Amino acid sequence: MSIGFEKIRVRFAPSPTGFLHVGGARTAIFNWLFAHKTGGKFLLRIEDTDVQRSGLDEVDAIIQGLQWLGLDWDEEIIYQSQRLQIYRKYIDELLLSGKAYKCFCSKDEIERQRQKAADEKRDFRYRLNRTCLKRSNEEIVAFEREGRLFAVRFKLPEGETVFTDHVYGEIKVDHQQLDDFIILRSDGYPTYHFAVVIDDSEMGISHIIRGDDHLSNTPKHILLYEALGKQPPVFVHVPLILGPDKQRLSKRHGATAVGEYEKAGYLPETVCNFLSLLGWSSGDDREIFSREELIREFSLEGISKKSAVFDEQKLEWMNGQYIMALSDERLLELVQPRLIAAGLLTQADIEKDKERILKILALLKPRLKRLSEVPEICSYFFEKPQAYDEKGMRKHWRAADVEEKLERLRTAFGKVTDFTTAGLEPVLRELCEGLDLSAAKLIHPLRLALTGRTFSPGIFEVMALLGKEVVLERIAAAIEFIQKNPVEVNALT
RNA sequence: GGCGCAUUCGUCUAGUGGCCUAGGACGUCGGCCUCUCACGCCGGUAACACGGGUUCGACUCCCGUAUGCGCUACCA
Repeated sequence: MSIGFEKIRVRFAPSPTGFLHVGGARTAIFNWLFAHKTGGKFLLRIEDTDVQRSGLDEVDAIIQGLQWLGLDWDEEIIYQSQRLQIYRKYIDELLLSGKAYKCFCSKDEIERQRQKAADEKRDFRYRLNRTCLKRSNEEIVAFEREGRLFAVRFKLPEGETVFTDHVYGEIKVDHQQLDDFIILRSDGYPTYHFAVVIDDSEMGISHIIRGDDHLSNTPKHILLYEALGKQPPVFVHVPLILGPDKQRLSKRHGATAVGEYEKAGYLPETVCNFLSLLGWSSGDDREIFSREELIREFSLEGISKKSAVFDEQKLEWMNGQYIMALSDERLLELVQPRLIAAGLLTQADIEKDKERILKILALLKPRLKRLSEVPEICSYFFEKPQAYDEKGMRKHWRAADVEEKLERLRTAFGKVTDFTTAGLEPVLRELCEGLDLSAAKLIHPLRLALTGRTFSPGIFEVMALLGKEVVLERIAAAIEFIQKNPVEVNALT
């Protein structure tokens, strides 16, 4: 812990790009966990100094993502766009002390010089000429009188900056690598490097936990802290999240927004758990961590230096684990909107038929990876099969005596009064014995008739939940289908 | 290009000089369970980037090379 901060205060500071990126979410989780672990505060700050790219909707999307993940923040949300006067105050301070200076060079002019340098294979550094630092007072006053726009540059001191990152250890950077970077743009907005330092300082941030793409920027920030006579916080850079091709995770890798994972049927607990394990490890062999366990186990020491590839297969597995742990009631709550949207059920159906639906979900649970699979995987419980699986027909309905077998099943089931798993199974088994057939020989054709598919939960469970009437009906419908489409069935060899 | 950082199974990782014949998880492969699909269980496959040091002894420490990523903007 650093000297000078008695309270732990961390923040998540996204720029509003329209959605919460999984990388950002992971950073937010680490911050949140650290705050909860240490009894500190977790603050939220919106970095909306790029007016072109920022808007209220974009902010909403990020807030929604955080809420979905259950990452609540303390205190009011800070918007950088509302703090312009504060930045101005500090800019003036640096201007006055000569640690920064106004730059009247136009963007175009700078770009031209940068291009020229590139052509000559030189590095462009504004500080090599410091054109505007050399201007006379008269010149500057004249520029200002004619209303010429200016940016403010930080006057980079000579030497080197050495600091200790909590994850990466000692980092040393020679100021030769740096430039008189701009801290206030000509539109009056501060740049990221300036705003971040002012805000973290004003907000009393004790630990900056952020992506390691900022590791190289940190010397600039430290220089700014020093110029302002402020105490720098502890820096904790966390490795980036990569796509399967080891490139920085981006849209072309598929889903990168947490909202997309919500849509795809992942649970927030899964996403939190999974993301926590990307770039951090508790040191033991566990994979599944409840939120409380995560808080208990989390430590900055467990953060890795190596960037991690986002492995969606493991995410899926983990989500399956979480779904299995859900109560039937909870699963129904979660899945209800999807069932309704798919047109399988109405709100009223669900209320009326709740007991049965809960039993159906219980059967589905160990088979689920994502909530979005539910409507598709259980549709036959609520409507008759739309079609029969072709491969299934070829395999199970081709025998010449299929119709007869189905007919026998129908007759036998018709006599069953105890239409439960326990009541049905012996009936089918006895029929098999009488026919000298393995149970599978009847079960597969039957499953196809009842569900239209070659796979389902245990057939007796399915029958019990379908109910006698529906079972008899569907067997009859299958027989009729086979009779009407003998060619089709037989031609499919 | 310059600078910074990283480098253990395909992937996430454990490992902080001898406990490593390198452990776990996902995936994959094989098997069991079984009416199918899952679940579950059992087992297999698979890694210390490379080259030099240091040391009695290196996955662990140092140097170099390679590769990857990041920064190098009036984006954040």
